[in-house]
Amino acid sequence: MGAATTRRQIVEAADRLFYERGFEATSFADIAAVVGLSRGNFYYHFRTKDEILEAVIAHRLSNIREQLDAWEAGAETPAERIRSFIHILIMNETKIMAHGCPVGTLCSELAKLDHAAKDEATRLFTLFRDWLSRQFAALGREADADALAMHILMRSQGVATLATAFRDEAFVRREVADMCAWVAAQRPELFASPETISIRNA
Amino acid sequence: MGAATTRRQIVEAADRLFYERGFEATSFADIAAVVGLSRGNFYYHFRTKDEILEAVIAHRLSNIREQLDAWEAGAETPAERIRSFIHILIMNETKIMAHGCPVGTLCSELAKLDHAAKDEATRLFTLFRDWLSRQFAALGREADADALAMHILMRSQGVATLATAFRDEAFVRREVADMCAWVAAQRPELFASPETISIRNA
DNA sequence: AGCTCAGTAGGACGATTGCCCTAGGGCAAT
DNA sequence: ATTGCCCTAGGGCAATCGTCCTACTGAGCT
Repeated sequence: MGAATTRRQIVEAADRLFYERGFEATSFADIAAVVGLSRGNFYYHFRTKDEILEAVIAHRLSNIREQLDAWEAGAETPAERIRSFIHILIMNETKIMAHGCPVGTLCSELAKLDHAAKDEATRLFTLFRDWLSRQFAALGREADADALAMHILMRSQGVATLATAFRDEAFVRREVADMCAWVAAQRPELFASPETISIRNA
Repeated sequence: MGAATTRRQIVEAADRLFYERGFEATSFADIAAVVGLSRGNFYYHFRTKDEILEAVIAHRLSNIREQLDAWEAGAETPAERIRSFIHILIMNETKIMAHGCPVGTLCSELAKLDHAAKDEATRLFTLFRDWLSRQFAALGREADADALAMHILMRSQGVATLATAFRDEAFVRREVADMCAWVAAQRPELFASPETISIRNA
């Protein structure tokens, strides 16, 4: 068993635990127990907890990039791609109702801890933001693409937070449908001024 | 100095620290240091950390009730009252950009910890939810008042989360303005079927 | 066969965690 | 003056935290 394999197992276990329990509430011992390693051996692969966090964030960054590429390839139109994004709320519904959004909750926790890696965690959001922005631009909304991207991102975060608190599946479905309807209504020719940010449909 | 005074000081200090640093990351010693008590004395007032958490949640519940009553008294129309709610995002902008929404982040953290008090924390949301629902009903939207309340709640949570991650004041202002415009557009006569949940304006 | 060395196990470090006990100060009633 | 009690201080409990060190194993090279 190579060191790279063990390292990957550690990162994947830490990724899951940081998501399910939170960064602060997850200890070295917890991760080591999942992987089946002694705590001592652990130190050989990661010297500090922050080092694991960095590796986890890097791991998530590459996973997200993969996901975005898959959506890019799997959908014909920009609107369909945006809908792919929206539907993670349904695809991961059970997990989200239990532990929230992996990105949003991590950013919030690191912000509270004023952790050095908090800006790195925000890059997870930025990946989605820029990708969504490109989709809206492709939709013909170059002028306010970023604002529209932030709007969709904001909605998905709000839905995730309330889904965790209320565990209300009907609410999630309803808001997802509404977001999709909103996306479908975003057509450039319907809007006069680009600075109006357009939470409308016809 | 009575015990009730000390107790209140503890709860207020814990309230602030739980918000700023998170529940898990705040220790007995942290709270005691803020209040200026010895750790031993602390035990006289609260036997366990969970007891403090319960007291903090109860404290927040009554604060929120006060706030809602103030908005109820301070605004003439339901729409104005809803706008009062929306504007906490701007009133508390600095704090939210640093530590997120006190309600949302607490619920998320307790959900991850699978803490016994997580449902109690959700009641903080329920207070806003029911109050908003009443406002929408007063606006003439009895049929879908709760869905509209959840929608506004969801948006405020999404804005808070992204505000924390990106610390982008312009984004907050823009989304607040958009939420207010959305509220202004919610008039019953414009909508045919109550089951359509109406994220539209004319 | 002997050596190197990546990878592992296990223990131990000082600090801190939540939690608990006990001794005593200060004030009010007697 | 003495008693009784609310409140406090300080220490200390076992457990766990992140971190670190050393001894050992086993495969590969010489």
